[in-house]
Amino acid sequence: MSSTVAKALSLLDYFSEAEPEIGLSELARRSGVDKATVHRMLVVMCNYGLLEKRGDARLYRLGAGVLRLARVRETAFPVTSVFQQVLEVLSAELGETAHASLVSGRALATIGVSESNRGSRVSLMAGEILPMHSTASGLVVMAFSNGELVDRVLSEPLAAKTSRTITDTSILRARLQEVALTGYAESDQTNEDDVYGIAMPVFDSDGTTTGAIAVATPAHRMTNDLRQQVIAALFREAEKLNYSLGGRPPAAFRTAASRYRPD
Amino acid sequence: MSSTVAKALSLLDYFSEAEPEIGLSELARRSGVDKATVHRMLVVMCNYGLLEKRGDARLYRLGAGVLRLARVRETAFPVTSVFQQVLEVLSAELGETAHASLVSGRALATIGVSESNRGSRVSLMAGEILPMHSTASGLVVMAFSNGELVDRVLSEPLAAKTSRTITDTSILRARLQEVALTGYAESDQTNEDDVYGIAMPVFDSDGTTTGAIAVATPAHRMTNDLRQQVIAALFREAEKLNYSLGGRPPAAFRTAASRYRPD
DNA sequence: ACCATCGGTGATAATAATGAACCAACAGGA
DNA sequence: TCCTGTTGGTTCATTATTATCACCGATGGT
Repeated sequence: MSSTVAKALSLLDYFSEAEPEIGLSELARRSGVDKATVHRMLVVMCNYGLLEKRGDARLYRLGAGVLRLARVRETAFPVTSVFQQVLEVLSAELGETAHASLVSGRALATIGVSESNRGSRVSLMAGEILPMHSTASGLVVMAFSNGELVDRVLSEPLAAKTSRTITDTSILRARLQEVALTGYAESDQTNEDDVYGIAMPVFDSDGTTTGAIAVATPAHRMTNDLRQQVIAALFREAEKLNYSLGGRPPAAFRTAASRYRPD
Repeated sequence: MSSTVAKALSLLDYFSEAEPEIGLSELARRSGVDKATVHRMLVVMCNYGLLEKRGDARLYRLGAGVLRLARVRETAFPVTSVFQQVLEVLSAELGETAHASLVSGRALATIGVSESNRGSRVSLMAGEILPMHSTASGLVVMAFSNGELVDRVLSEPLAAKTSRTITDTSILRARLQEVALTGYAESDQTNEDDVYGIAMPVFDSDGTTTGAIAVATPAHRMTNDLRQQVIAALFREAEKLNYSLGGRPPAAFRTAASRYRPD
């Protein structure tokens, strides 16, 4: 945790769509690391293209290296385009915002968003980091992961993102049991006020949970009819995703899916 | 150079389209770093999502974090899609492979490729790292950069990629002078045998050189007619790129361009 | 002119990285 | 079966790297 590379890499997470350029002092203040230390790390990361400083201003931003790395990964294991298609189908059919995230360390990395075209809709930023414990996607990913990931997540204090966030580990473990039985997870304003999310897991070829697709609606709009509609659509699209990505859902999920919609 | 974060980040560059998954020992062998050290760094980078190990095998690969970071950068500063359009215009018009690279540390990161549809063509891998001293793109980027970048590149020994690669720093500095006058750079098999490249710089809003677009042909096919055709197309597309990306070419490049095609 | 803050630097004290040896597991071959 | 050479991963004493504080010049607002 206190390794230097960890500190250096954690700096990357402060760059977001909302704040794509940050200065040295600001970065030092947020990370709680000394200015001189941050500076040394920034220089190194600039040398490797992960960051770059705009010649003009003295601000740092994500560099061309991340574009290159993403391209390498995407050409070797193409996923984002496949996810994006599914998301657009979901948002078009349901009229609500759909998004996809992949397991990235001990959190989720949002790699795709398709917003609904309604005036009132859930809007989330591309590239956002989602916590595991307070989102439907996180719950469903943990529920179908080996205990190792769950332990890692629960070993740290769970931030109360809203007044409804589950911060008690034993209660959360019970929730995970339920989720594992149903095959999907729901989040009623546990990550953000007025946002209701429903998520379904996506798997790798060896049964590992790689991420999740989810539909998010304004909380007041989530009726039971819409719930059923969303869940059915998610089951259908998750199966398509697993098929086209070569994912093999584990037995636990298959039985949950068959329980929901018996053939 | 011997900082730990530098060593950790350098591990990322061993992952390529051709070899997207690498094991611990292999990575240690190539980087020349001790196995234990590499392992610690890999674990940290997995925790931050830059890497991930496939649950099945015990191989490491680029993680979902790089997809997220690329998305953050791309939504804040969209460039790849703009470049890609230009590349497709170039390859369609000229019938040869076009590619774009951005300055990434002390090298170039290829962020876009559009191959020609001819049977014989130059084929390069997306996400490839191009050296500064042996490619046309590198030459033109250095020629229009402040001396700082050039010094950094020339401070290290210049690898002889082919028998024609310029490895002498003073000769190369002279070449940069020439390139700065013409506004474009040519590379006759200095990076790869049988590949002839012509490159043109792309600039930032403050006149900094951000990267280059280039056309690569089999060396034997490069006639003087084709040369002129390529250069004219590159001048035109580079101007379009600078316009749509808000780039402001420095005076040196503007005079070079006007010298080539006086109004 | 002033004060605050910016990005950046350097020397010393303290921490974290290093690397050889070691382990268990697996694969292939004799 | 036994041997051998891999693999991924771990341990721990030594040591070299890193963090820290104070400082600097520049910038910008009052």
